[in-house]
Amino acid sequence: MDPHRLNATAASLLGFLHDGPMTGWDLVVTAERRIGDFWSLTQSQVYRELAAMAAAGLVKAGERGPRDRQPYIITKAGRAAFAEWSRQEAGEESIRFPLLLIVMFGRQIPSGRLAAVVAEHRRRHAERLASYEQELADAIATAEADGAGDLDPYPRATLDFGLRYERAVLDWFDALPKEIRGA
Amino acid sequence: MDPHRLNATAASLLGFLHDGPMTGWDLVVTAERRIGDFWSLTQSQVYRELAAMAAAGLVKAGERGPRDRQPYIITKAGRAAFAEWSRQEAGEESIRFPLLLIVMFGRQIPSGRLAAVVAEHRRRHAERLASYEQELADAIATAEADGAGDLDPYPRATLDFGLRYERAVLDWFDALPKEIRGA
DNA sequence: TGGTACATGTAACATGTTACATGATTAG
DNA sequence: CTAATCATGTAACATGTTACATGTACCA
Repeated sequence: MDPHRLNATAASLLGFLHDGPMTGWDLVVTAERRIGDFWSLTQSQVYRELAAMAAAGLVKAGERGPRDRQPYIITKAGRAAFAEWSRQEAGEESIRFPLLLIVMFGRQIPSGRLAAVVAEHRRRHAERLASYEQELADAIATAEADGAGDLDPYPRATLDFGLRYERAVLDWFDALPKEIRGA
Repeated sequence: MDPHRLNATAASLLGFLHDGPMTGWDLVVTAERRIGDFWSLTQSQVYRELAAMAAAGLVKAGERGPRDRQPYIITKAGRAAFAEWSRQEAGEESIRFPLLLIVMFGRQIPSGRLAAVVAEHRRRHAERLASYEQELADAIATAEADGAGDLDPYPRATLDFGLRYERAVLDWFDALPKEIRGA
């Protein structure tokens, strides 16, 4: 209908719906699990986008199930819109990293405070790296148990990004000068 | 006045205003140069935040200069608000990386298309890494010419982050399997 | 039978984006 | 003189966040 370009959030929902009908709730949970590390979205947005996409004919509501579950099914127009989105040049990533602001304005910040914030963030990143490593180990174990040869390369690639990113961030923390990390 | 927590964008403007009065225009240009790589903001936002902060007493308007330049001066309340912001736990970074969405939904995307998008993004990141390396070289050259010993550690640290990030991203591109990078 | 997870949605607001309107000053 | 850059701002809209309201089904 409208040649209205999809936003990445809506496109992701359509991406998931390629694998079969899902409810808003399913989509929230799935998105959090599968793309949450590099594309955040909230429950509110999911319902809003679904309503908008239903109005635009990109998805259609299926029959209500138990607990008033409302499944949505991707339509032909929805597949076309997704294909069109993937054809458009994907935009640059945007990183919004409040810690780097704190570091940049470090001269304005009491040095103990700066060091504490940095240490706290380093801890969180170490934790995140560990959880990615666990995730990879689990995926490998599952694939072996299933007798499947290799991991699905697509999620594997995004996980690999996360691993490399977190390792780079930790290396950065460890190379910070003492003005920033503390004595 | 209001114990209204500053957002990171407003806080950044106050951060810059610590070094002296600046106009909206100055702030747009300065922010783009100094924090643009990890915190984007637009000209519209800058004027909006300045107006809001002026109303809240965090900055005050100075006398208009040539070309109707309107400088803003940080107030005592503004410094307090900035300090308060830096005291609050800084939030997690958010990365929103459309390319990773494309990769995640790779199975839904024609493989030539996927490979082309990936190649284009790799090119951009290589370019960005080169520009960071140039920036570092320039900063070192300038510091030497000025007879200054070391670089300012704060912007140096943020630049270092950029360098490490871009190197990690390039390594990731180069490690992608052929399903994604193309044959 | 009571708490937890499931499930849908709305409302209000904050933030970010894009496009436009207007004009002054400067450099070539 | 004229094009580019400087400079301020508004309007409209898109997207993202937070809080709330309502109720269902499962399981211990």
